[in-house]
Amino acid sequence: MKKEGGCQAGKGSLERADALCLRRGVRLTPQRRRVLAILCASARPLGAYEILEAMRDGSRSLAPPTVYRALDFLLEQGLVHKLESLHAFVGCRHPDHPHSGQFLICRSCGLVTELEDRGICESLLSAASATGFVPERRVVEVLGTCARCAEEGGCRND
Amino acid sequence: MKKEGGCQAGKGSLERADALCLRRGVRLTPQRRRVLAILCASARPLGAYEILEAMRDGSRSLAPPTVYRALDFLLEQGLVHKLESLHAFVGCRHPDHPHSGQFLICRSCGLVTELEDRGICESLLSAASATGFVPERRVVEVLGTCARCAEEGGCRND
DNA sequence: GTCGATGGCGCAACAGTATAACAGCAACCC
DNA sequence: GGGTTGCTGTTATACTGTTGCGCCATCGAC
Repeated sequence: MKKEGGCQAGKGSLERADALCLRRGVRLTPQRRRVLAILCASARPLGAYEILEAMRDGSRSLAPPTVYRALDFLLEQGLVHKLESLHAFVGCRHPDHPHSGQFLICRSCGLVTELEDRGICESLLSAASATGFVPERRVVEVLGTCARCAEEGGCRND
Repeated sequence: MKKEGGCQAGKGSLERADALCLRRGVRLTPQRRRVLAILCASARPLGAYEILEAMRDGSRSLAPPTVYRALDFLLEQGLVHKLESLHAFVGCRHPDHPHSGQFLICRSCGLVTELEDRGICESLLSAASATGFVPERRVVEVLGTCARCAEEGGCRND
């Protein structure tokens, strides 16, 4: 459980989030910012209760609703994503434009890669609209083995 | 909570499941068959505890592990799917060939449509393999409004 | 037949995830 | 000042899923 710099989001994530919320007229309060900071600093997705634990750092006792409310806000603003298959959250890699990404989730090392593949979006939307369905939220998660782990794990070429 | 014939799976679902398990040399025990029957008879996805409730029908008292074990089996055999975004399960519409479908989930009426769109699969797989990722399980769920509800709800064309 | 191995199931307890409901408080508008 | 709104703290609880143990039926070996 290393604690070093975030892989998910760059250094300026928080500052960009500040600017973005300012522009939108919504409030990135200290609690919300804290949750975002924890997520951005993590190399892997975190569960709500892990975030809670991280927020308790010093001594303050916090309860789940605090974290969930902050997450709700951040999800609404597109600053974080929820990984349904993991019950966990990650900082968004490019929050500047609203989107619902696709996620490659390595079961071996926990690494999550966020994609924004136009082909996937289009085939998904066209398949949906072919049935008259009106999409609102898309959940696309692929569980498997990342390149590095697949390599280390023994060069599976099958 | 109507109980009439299943929309998700046709009439012969159970019989096909019997044959399939026989062929594979695995046992579709009464409990497992019961869970499958309940799912197939439901017009909408059911949570594990809803299935549990349905199984208690008469008087027998059952515990969660019973249902979860049956579901594990059915999932392994591809006879049911889990909808991660709903924490719920549906009978598979075409269990004869293994696959991981895509799901259109209506937030208004609960209807779930299972797709098997080649385009989506291919764009997903090609995007994954472009990064060297080795996919094992795919979760593709689109939440929104089904054609009927969209129509009734007031012809939203936006 | 009976012995051990296996797999399915019943049962109790518990772990993990998420929400409801209510209270306090600060900021803002009038 | 007084009402309103939005954010947070707190307690309790609901919902989802798992662990661990023990029983019993089945099946093959002997």
